[in-house]
Amino acid sequence: MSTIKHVAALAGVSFTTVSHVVNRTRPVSDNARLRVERAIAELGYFPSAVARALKTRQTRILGVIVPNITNPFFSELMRGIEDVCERSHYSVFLCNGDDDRARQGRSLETLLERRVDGVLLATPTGPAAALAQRLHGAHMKTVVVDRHLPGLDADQVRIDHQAGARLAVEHLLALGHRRIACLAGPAHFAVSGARVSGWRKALARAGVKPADDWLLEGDFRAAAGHELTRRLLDKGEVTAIFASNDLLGIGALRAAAEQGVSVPRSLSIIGFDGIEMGAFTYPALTTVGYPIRAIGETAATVLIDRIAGRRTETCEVVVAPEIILRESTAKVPP
Amino acid sequence: MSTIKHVAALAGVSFTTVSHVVNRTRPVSDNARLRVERAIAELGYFPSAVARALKTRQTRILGVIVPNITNPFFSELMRGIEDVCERSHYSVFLCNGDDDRARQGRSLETLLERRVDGVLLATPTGPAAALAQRLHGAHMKTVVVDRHLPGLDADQVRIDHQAGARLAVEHLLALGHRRIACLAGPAHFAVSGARVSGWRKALARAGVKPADDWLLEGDFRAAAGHELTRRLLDKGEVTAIFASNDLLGIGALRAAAEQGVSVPRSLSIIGFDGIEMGAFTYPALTTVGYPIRAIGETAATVLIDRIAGRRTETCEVVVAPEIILRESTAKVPP
DNA sequence: GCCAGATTAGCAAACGTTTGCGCCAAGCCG
DNA sequence: CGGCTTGGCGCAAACGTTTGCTAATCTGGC
Repeated sequence: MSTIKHVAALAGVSFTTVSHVVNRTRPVSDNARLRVERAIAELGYFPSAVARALKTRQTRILGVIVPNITNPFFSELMRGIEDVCERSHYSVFLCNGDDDRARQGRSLETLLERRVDGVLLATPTGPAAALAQRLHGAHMKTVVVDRHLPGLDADQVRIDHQAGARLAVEHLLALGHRRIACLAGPAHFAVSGARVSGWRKALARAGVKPADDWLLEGDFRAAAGHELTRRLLDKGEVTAIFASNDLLGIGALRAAAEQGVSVPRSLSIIGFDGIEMGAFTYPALTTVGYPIRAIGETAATVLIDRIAGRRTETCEVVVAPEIILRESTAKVPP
Repeated sequence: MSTIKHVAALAGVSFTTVSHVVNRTRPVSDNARLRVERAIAELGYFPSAVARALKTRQTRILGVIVPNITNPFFSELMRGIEDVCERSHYSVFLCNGDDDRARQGRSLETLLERRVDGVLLATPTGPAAALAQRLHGAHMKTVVVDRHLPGLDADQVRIDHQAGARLAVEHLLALGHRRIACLAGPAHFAVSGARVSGWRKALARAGVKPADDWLLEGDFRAAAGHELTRRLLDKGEVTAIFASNDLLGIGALRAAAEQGVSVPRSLSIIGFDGIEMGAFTYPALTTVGYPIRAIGETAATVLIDRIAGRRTETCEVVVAPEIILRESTAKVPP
């Protein structure tokens, strides 16, 4: 692998000059520039980002910690992040934290060792607050994504889960439903709680008191939606289901179909997230959606701006979700 | 951010000694070790991976180029890759190549500049061969994932797309189907071709000559499966569909449902990939599946072994897919 | 009490860049 | 013609590590 010195030797100039033509950082005579450029081409020289990083004390790398890239939410988020990084000449380290305290800790240490310029923390589960504190302690620029960490002095970008859930339930209420179940995510996810409490609030405001067994908890996967809905339909009390993410909703759709319950005629189902797949189930899943990729883009932009010092006070972006009307909800059966 | 010298000063030893206790690379007296460890803890010192990389000439970073992390195939693959990297103390740069020649080229240059130790090239589209050549030219350790690049002197890990497609079509043939359509992926994807040719071969072997309009081309997304199947059903010639990925299959399922065509009673549909969602459509999608995450793990392992010099001759791993029997296929209607 | 060998640890030169400082030649003005 | 500016470029010191070489001290055997 050739270095700046090889280029300098071949071009017959000092390596200072090579550096300056590479970075356009001070004027160089046409003659010298030309010789340098020729030498670079001939040797296939690429400046070493690691040496550069050592000298300039910035790596132009962002670290991203997500629980699991396999989850469409996070891969979409990641896509948004990577897009703006690519445009801004940043690279990204991907770390799957896996809802595992130890693994998240290791990821964080790796990112610290590697001297990334900033971290996007998108882990909605338990230890997030502790991670954020450690990052803060290490003076690492951080933006917290899709998680509300109140006491923390860091930029945050997230959606308003509670408002979204309220929106969903209000949609069902407007259709005349009263007995509305809620399929919740794992209790240790912060967003689960917010969505459940949106459901609760909307019901309360409408004067509906939910029975205890209208609230069922699973993980955020289709299998859970399927299993929970099966149990729910056996009792046959409710006329509508608020699934607190689309995968749960799709599982619910399947359970209803299996049991011959017609959606939306005798059961309405609404999801949350707005993943693409929801448009291709039959019936297509009505849901509460928000622009995940755009959130990733915003988060990355905020972080990069902060790194560049273009941003002084901490910011808090909250994006509002909206109803995506499809086929799985209808007026309550008479 | 504190450096090895700060630690040395605080511990009252030379920074050589600090380096040796950090790396356990030569014996250090208990006394000195203790003082160093205390100093490290007190300062919150993390050795700089960038300085280390500069000195040792290896970064312990792998670059991964995929077209689009949003595609469940690639996020699953990425997950496998990241898992083994984490275990082996490697970090990964994620690059979305986006089926865009220019962007892939930029990604590659970035990876070269950053002096990654190796590259996993998982871009199934056109310029892959050119990229692979450039990597080879730069003496970069490379493994090509899910793509057959014949003339190339690089490790390759992939599935046997053609055999999988044959398997799918043979399954349909065994159920008595003869008029079997194929929903193909984009022509410029190498894997599309392989799958189509598996379909063709299986039919030929059974003595079936496909009509021209049994082969429909789209992209690999649900919307295409939906649209293509709608057109297909309007003509009403075929009794079965081989969808060359699961998203196409799910789109097909939806189109059939919309038009009141009962699956599998009057139409059989089989997919390809084995994504989880296929189990939750109604009917659930029979498909040809393979262990994507394991492929990612294998590819990363091969690359890391090669970097470590534990591997001399180039290897070619081909994994065989198998039928995942669900509900969307049945005997041909009489 | 002395020397050989072992143990412990420091010095300094890399690694490949960026960048402040300063030198030289040429051009300009009076 | 001399002094001053200015354009063009090189020198060398960092940046934070790893590591070969070497020096100092200790231990034990005679």
